[in-house]
Amino acid sequence: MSKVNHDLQSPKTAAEIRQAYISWFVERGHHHYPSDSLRPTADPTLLFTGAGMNQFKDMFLGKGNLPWRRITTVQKCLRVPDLDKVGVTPRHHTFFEMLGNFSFGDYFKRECLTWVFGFFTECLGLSRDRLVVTVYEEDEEASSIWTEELGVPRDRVYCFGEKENFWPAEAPSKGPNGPCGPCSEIYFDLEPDKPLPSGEGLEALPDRFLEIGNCVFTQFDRQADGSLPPLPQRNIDVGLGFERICAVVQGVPTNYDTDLFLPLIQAGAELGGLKYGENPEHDARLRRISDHVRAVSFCIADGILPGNEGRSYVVRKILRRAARDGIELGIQAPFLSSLAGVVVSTMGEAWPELRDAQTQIEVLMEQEELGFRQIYHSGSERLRTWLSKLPDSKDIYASKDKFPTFQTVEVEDRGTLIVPPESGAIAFELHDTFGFPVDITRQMLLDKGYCLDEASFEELMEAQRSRAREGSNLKGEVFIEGFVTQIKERELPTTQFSGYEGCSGEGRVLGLGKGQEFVPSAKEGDEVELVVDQTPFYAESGGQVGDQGQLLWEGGRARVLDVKKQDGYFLHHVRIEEGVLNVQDSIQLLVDQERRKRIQRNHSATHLLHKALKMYFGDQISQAGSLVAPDRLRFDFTHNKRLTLKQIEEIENAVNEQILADLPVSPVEMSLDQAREAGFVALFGEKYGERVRTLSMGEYSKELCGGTHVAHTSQIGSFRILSETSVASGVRRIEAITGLEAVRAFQADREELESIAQHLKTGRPQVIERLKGLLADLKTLRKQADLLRSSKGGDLLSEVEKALQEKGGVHFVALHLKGAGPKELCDLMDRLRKKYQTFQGVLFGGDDSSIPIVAAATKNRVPPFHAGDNVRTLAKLLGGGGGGRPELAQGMGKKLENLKAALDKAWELVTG
RNA sequence: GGGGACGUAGCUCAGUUGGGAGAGCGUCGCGUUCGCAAUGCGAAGGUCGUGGGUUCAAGUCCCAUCGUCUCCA
Repeated sequence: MSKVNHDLQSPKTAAEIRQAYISWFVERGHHHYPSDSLRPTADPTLLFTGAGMNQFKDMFLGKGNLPWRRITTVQKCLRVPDLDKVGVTPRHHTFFEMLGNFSFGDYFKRECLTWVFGFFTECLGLSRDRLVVTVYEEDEEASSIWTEELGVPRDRVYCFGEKENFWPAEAPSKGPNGPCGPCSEIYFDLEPDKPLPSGEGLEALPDRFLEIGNCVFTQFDRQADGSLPPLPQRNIDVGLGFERICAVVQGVPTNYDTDLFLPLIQAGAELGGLKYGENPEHDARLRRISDHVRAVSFCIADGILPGNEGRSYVVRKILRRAARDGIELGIQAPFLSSLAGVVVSTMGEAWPELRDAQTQIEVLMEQEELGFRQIYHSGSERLRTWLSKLPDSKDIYASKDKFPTFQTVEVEDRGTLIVPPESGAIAFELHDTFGFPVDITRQMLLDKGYCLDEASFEELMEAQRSRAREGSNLKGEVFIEGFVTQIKERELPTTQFSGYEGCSGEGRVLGLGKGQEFVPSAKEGDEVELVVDQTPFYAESGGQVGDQGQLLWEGGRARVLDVKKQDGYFLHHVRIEEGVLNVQDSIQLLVDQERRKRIQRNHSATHLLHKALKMYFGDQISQAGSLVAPDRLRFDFTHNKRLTLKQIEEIENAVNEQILADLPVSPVEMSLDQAREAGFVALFGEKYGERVRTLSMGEYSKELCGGTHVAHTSQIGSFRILSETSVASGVRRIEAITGLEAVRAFQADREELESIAQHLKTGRPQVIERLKGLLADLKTLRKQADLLRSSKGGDLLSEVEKALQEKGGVHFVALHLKGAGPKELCDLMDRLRKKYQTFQGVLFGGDDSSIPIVAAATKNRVPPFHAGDNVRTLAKLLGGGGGGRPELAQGMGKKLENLKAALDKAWELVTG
């Protein structure tokens, strides 16, 4: 590859390029907007942020409320669909950075192309001779900007159809409906000495032409009939692949040879005692490791921790892949966390969240890697033992008739392989239950000359998938959805919330819904959804449950059972108790104040708890969900160990101290930027507009929160943790109570302790000592009982020996030993069998209520004697049951009056 | 959200159609040895996660619950 020309000033390192990009577009009137989290804030249905424009969807649709019309970003992105290609190809990644610049109804094609081209040629100093561009075949405008205004030669401007150069692809003919438009791509020519291809096919030469930029011109609004009327607001969405650009600027063959990856790869190689560039298979693994460590580091920094579900699961998968590459490279001990340190040191400057989370990243990575190594070892062990039980493959080849269940299959490069039956089931079990990757199973089978039964494995996987699908459907409150759609169609104003100020208010009924239907009125006994213009009722959100209360109007009243919020509408779920309620009626809304106060106590306490946990465990713990109800609060947070009792107490103390400190609780509204500046904690996965409500408790706790709170922390009264449990791997849940509830819980404890003391017949302070004594007594008594029994065993033995008879070398006995238990009888039998090498006998024991029966024989007497059968027949005589093995069996009888008959029968059996 | 597996001695685990709680390592004691390493003999240590149920009998079967792991969505 030939070198790129640089002037001395042009940026070279990844950090410089990133900075240069931002400056370039800021100088051209763009606002530098921060990257969205990898966990998409705007769209919870998305797994990860996978493109630069995701966070601006509303802006593109003209609904957004950001005050800028030109924005530039460096967006963190994660894509996981072709995980297999990562490391193998020069440019596939899971995590990557996307340089973006956007125009929302502001500048359009001319400025866009000029600036992007300028960035490449002027700012980065790329030679014009190495760039080619593509345009949509009907986009004359773009085409002429390239050739006439920017001076790109015609043979370097390629025209393609809607499949290649339209966004979304093929939108004009196939849809979807909505905003769309042509796009123009910029490619870098890696082999500039060759003649340019004519006509079609840049994509056909992926090794030569490297896409480094894509400019999307959103200008049409596709209709259902396929027509393309212009959009009122035209947008620009430009995305440049950062890693590729770095590779181009640095003149290296693959993205992995840039300063973004090389330090990681080299660190990995060093740990494995390898040299990068010597063995293609090792190199692929090293590249994959470098990619995956980056991805996982960024995920953890954004609060997406490795786990068992959703996004977390994806992170775990990525991490385990890297861990596995490490194992297969022969790296003996966990090493990923040390690579995470390299990620932080090379990228922490640009991404400070990495530095903040460094310890957490390292700790979690190490933990996960250790876990996977454990799985790897026990899994391969399990598989090896299974394999060792299979008949040898050579034997099967030699005589196929003997193994009719073993099929054979032709595999490329491998010849004929044997497919063991159940290999699919084993592979599935290893994967499903023990998390052992199928690929490894497949490989291990291959190494032994077997082939995995792919069909049956896939069948089992599919069954698992469809089970999961069935389970997860049939949820969600569809009826509310339908109602809300109707409200929106009527273009009703959204609900104003007045509940921060007080618990009562006036309002006008705007809509009533029954099931899916929008209804004009509701009468006594009806349960309906109700929308008003303004309400003091809090709607469930941020974990705080909805308010309950009463509605009053001329000639009627209703009970509010719950309130939910959707798209700005507060949906009061009410039951009409009297009269008729019509749309447009004026009503009085009264929140149940007592209930609200209890909720507020719990909500404020939740904030204190959150802060106390952070103070205690450090900033790496983060909220993973919460519930604030009147009777309790629940707080989920990221932590991977059970809390000790001492820790729980210290956290309780911390919260109670802040309650006693009587901190003022003050909500203030401000812009999101101001709030971030002032150090308010935003929660992952919560949606915030530009204006946010901040809530501070003195200087102690600062959070963004839309909920309702006490005015002073002292109003919480007291705080007490009820339980600490786990909800998922790495997530702990604390349940707690406040106010009088907490006091009541203390009282309940006191009662319980009092009752324990009474049962132990001692005073409360002595309960522990008393209990210890009792347990010790119990232990010694048990031991004495054992001793007694074995010494009594000696006496019993001689008693039995008196009754013992012998005939033809066989010793036999049948006897009733009053008071003996089953355990003693068994012991006796053991001694008898040891002492007399040829023996068979039956012993009865017991008291008045039950008669244990034990029959036994030495092995050499088993046929004809069968202890199990004999016990069964004897137990039946005594109205009980029993059974066991041929040498030893036990049973239980009840009918004491039949004992004589049973003994006779026993003699008969024993001598028989 | 839906599946699967596991929970037995301090640790790692075995426990076969329900029928007398086991192994290895570790601990302690004694011995061989000047001492160490090594090794021989012996011992202690278990509410079989917890709570119900079925049964004459449950570590084993059923239900619930707690904890841990894992897969799918």
